[in-house]
Amino acid sequence: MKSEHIPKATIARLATYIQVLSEFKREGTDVVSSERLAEACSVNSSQIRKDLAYFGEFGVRGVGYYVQDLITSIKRSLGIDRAWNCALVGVGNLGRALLRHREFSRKGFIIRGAFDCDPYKIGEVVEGMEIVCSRQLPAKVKELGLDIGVITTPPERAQRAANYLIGAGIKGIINFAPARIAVPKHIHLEYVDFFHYFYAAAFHIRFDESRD
Amino acid sequence: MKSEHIPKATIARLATYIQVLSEFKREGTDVVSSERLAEACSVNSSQIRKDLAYFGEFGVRGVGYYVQDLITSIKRSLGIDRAWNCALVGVGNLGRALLRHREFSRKGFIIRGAFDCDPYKIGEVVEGMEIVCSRQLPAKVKELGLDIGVITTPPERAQRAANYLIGAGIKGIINFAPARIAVPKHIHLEYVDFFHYFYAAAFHIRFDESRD
DNA sequence: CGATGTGAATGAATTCACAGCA
DNA sequence: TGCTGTGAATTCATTCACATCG
Repeated sequence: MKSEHIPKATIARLATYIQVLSEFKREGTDVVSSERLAEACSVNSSQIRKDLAYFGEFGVRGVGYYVQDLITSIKRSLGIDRAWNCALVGVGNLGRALLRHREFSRKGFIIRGAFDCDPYKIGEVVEGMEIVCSRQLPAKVKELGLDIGVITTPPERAQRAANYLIGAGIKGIINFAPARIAVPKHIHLEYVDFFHYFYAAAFHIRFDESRD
Repeated sequence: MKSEHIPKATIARLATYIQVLSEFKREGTDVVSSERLAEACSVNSSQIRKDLAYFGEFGVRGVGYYVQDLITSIKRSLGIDRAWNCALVGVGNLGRALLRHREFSRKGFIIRGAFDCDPYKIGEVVEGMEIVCSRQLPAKVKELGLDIGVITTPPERAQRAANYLIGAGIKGIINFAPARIAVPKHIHLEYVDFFHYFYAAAFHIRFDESRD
């Protein structure tokens, strides 16, 4: 199959598959069928087979998938069989929490630079990293080979942070600030807003209640 | 129109609409067309009209939408025209960051209880809130009228946290822990994993690079 | 007139059902 | 035999196009 266009939802599910497969691996399970994996991920089994088919043939007919091999294959498919160097812009509450979050480097996203334009913060050391003025982004992106910019500024400064990152030659931006930003279309942009999940929960809970 | 079933994607977009409309409001814009709103949200204008039509008729033909009225209508549609009381379970790095995050109460999600089963943490005060043993959840859920449970434990303790919350009579769960959990189907469950966004960025960046 | 609200048309994603292979 | 891989069928979401109404 090996298609050109891959649904956005497929990418999201592949991340879940890795999570669940890692769990299987820890439990000592070597082989898993799409049926069993599907159940653990709460999806349809042919959904899994189709998602994987976009990238290649990873299973063995009549047997299933070898857990470790499948993890490796999915990681390669997603492009996380390597490290990605990240710049974090905006060292407030959320920024600090991300800097402290051990999971980032464990998953291959290494935060190599922390930037802020607040003179009171510049020079401060967080998690062994010195906070640097955002104006130094162009130099640092080149020096450290930074790939992805992570915006954790207040909303009103998100666009400026994006501009710095884009000017510095970053390839992708993950925006945690609650603001829409404009970027040229060769820059990949992702919005992260976990309030979406709270809204969805609130909506469904109230909806369920109103049906009684 | 006022339909029964509402697409998941619609809920997610409504959250974006609120964000952008609030921005318009701050700028002093009173009336907005679906065309203009669509541009700011990077979606199609009929998408917006259809999303809104699921909940009612909020616009004025030939004019557009009154910004403040539309914010109010969407909030009511989503069920966030009221406060939601939340219990946070697992006071680690991420849990603390959420407790400190001012935006929660501002958006109507009030964290009223912080729970952990680590005896070293119990009794500690974070952001004016005393950390309480998770075993006290049933009492506290009733006492404080808690609606939504927020799980920020390590993955291996997520299911136990969920069990406590479910037993205590919570209505919905938002799981930040990188683990799948099982809940009865009357409990609304949302998974939050911001690594999904990093994976998606990595995938697309590498994909774009390989096309040159 | 001008922008909404909405059926109808299109497009995308998911699921079914089974051929094909270890 | 049993489970993968995949075209076909179905379901779901988005966009179009225009009737409708302030």
